[in-house]
Amino acid sequence: MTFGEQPAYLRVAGDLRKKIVNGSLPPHTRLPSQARIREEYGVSDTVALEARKVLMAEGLVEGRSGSGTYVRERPVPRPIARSGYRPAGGATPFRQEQADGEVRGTWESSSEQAEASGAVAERLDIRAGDRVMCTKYVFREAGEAMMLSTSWEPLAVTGRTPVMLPEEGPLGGMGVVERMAAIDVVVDNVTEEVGARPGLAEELQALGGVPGHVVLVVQRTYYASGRPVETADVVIPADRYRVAYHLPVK
Amino acid sequence: MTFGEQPAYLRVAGDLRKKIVNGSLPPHTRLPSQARIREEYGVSDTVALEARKVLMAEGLVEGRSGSGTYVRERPVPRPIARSGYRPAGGATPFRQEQADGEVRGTWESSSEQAEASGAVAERLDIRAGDRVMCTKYVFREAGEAMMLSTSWEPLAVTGRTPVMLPEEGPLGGMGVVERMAAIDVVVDNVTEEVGARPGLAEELQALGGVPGHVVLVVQRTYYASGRPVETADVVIPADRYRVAYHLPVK
DNA sequence: TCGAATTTGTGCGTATGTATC
DNA sequence: GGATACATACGCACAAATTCG
Repeated sequence: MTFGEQPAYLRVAGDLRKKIVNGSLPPHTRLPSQARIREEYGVSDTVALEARKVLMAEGLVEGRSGSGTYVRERPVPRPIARSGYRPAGGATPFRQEQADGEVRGTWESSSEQAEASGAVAERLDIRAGDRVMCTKYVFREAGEAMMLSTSWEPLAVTGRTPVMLPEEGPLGGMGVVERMAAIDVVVDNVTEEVGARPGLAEELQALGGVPGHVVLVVQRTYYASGRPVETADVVIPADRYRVAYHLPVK
Repeated sequence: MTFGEQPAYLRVAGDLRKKIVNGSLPPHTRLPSQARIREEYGVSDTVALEARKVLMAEGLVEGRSGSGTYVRERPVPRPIARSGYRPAGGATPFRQEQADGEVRGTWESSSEQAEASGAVAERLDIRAGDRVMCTKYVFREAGEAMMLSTSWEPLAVTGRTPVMLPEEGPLGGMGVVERMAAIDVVVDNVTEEVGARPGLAEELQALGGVPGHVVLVVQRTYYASGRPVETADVVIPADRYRVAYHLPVK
């Protein structure tokens, strides 16, 4: 069926895309079902399916099983404030947000001991294989996952103290800075390195995204007197959020 | 074939991904052909194809028609320091880097007057259509483009002053802070919002990337006494660089 | 230089499971 | 319950690019 131009599924996807961006198919409307696409464009089931997949990978539409394929709202990515640490009310990234009065969030977490991998060991300035407490978080906003985080703390710092488990005890969920303060470790510095890459299927499934979507990855490390005491990888869907810093000059 | 767990194509993709990240399938090696995947995992052609597509969308592998599917090289992205402003020696992002003794860079630029678009006007807190000086930069490291930047300055601030053109006159190329200081505008704050998206074909051509690569976009705005005096979009290839911040806590 | 084999990319038809309406 | 629609899966076919003898 081709005579020198682009594949059929790209042609169909392109036509539907045009209707979406020019407003002829506004957000929340259903686009033609696979069967109707097949008829309207005179293509096979596979082509119709593949065309829908292209638009889904671009984040323009979202398939709801049993219901239809719907045009997504294209949110302007919202900034997530990360300008250092704010003492008021706690210190997880979420608590920062809540202090801004902009986000109402919840989170789940699970911790387990592990041995530091080479990369983590380097970031924590310990030896690979040293014991660390590894905690995985899922942060939700209005019930929707918006951020994944994996943190590592050297057990050489927190081991055999009340704050060994980040989310348990009286200081559970209070954030790194307070928890460390409780064991007389004064956190005074933090570095954040922001990168980006295509999200892994596993991550995007948790974040409600689609394979191929871009995620921001923040590698954050807290320091006390020059020694790293916690490091974390924060994974954020880039189509919905930006990472915002506010810095003084000079 | 399913009995309650994840789809077959994700299982296959997951297994191949594991072999890639743990080094059992190092960069530049070919992964099993579709036919071999079909045999080895006991799945159909469709599943093998779909699994390869997942890995391609994740940027882990790249398909070469007629040849095979190859594991991509994943360079460790290097940090670009952006921790506020450092007075020593100048103030373009590059000069910051040079102060660190890590990068030797050159840059080109071209300026022209323009009318502020709605988005730029909002960032500069002016009216859409107001005159601005728009300057485009290409930063190179060792001759290779590593960063694109487009900056906007309200002519209401710099117009009819010696620093109207960022890269000319005695303060040419000296950076926003010094140039503004020369006309008694004291820059005291900066916000940076880091986002990410697939690079545009035009950008990736300038940066020497391939279509589909991810770029980081930093929206930076300088403020003087609460008034925006410059804003810029900085585009950075995410496979080669990260954006690094260093912040005090408390 | 030629040609055969391999491999990816695209496309078709169909079947089944499952969620939604 | 029945109809609709998406998601996954199987098997097949062919074109274009590449590889290799």
